[in-house]
Amino acid sequence: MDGRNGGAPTCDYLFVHEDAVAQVLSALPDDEQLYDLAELFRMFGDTTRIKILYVLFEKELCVCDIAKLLGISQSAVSHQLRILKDAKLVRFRRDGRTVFYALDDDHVRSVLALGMEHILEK
Amino acid sequence: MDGRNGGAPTCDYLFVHEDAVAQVLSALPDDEQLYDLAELFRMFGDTTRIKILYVLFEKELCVCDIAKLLGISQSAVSHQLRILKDAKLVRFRRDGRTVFYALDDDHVRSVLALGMEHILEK
DNA sequence: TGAACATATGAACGATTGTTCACATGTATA
DNA sequence: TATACATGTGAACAATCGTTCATATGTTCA
Repeated sequence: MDGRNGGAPTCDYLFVHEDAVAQVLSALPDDEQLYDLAELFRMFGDTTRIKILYVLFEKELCVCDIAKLLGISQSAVSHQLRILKDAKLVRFRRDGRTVFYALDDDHVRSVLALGMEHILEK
Repeated sequence: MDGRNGGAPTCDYLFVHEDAVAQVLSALPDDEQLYDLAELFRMFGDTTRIKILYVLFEKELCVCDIAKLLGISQSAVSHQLRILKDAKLVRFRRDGRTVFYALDDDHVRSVLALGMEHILEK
């Protein structure tokens, strides 16, 4: 995935007009943004993480509660929370030995809702 | 990822109240929906597929044009288009030996836009 | 300080994924 | 029908991912 043509033959024409090509390419965000965008969606692309985000939909929960509610090991939950935290999708606060996690902003809720809307209509 | 606790020790309490647990669990979609939701987002979680969806944002394009515009091999594009087609995110029409692909509905555009909005604000 | 508890993390392993390569399929035209 | 061209696809391979296991970190309380 280095943006290079792998040597396979490609057709020797373009169907789209030259100005259409220019339009498409100018509207295309740069590679870094596209990478970040893919990375964002990759966060939602795992069942365990989706479940974690969903149980945090209403209120903050500690690691242990999440693990028990979902029937997943504490370690697995902790690993995934770290990934979600690095992606700034969840935030946490410490209270004694307990760490509470919550959704970082309403965008997360919007994305989940929009995705759910889509699969319910298909 | 079988929903079973891997045997790791979990805490022997719940911070949330019993009714809160019930509320969280009742609001949680069933496993099949959550799997479908994760699968949907997984489609957006790859740079190549994101790029393909983006160049289809404005107009339909043939496989060859997509490959040339993105500098990706025709085979790779074809493989990814099949995945996107199976996920009902793109549709196609045949015109002679050429096959034109287009976004299947406006949900795709909405999801892309919402995701982009999120990363631009972070 | 030491024991108990909640959480974090590194290493390892199996599973999944995306690409390439080679070739098959299907359509148009001479 | 033969050839050229656009697209589709199976196998193989490297890379990435998510879990488990064992253990480390950090906090509370006696």
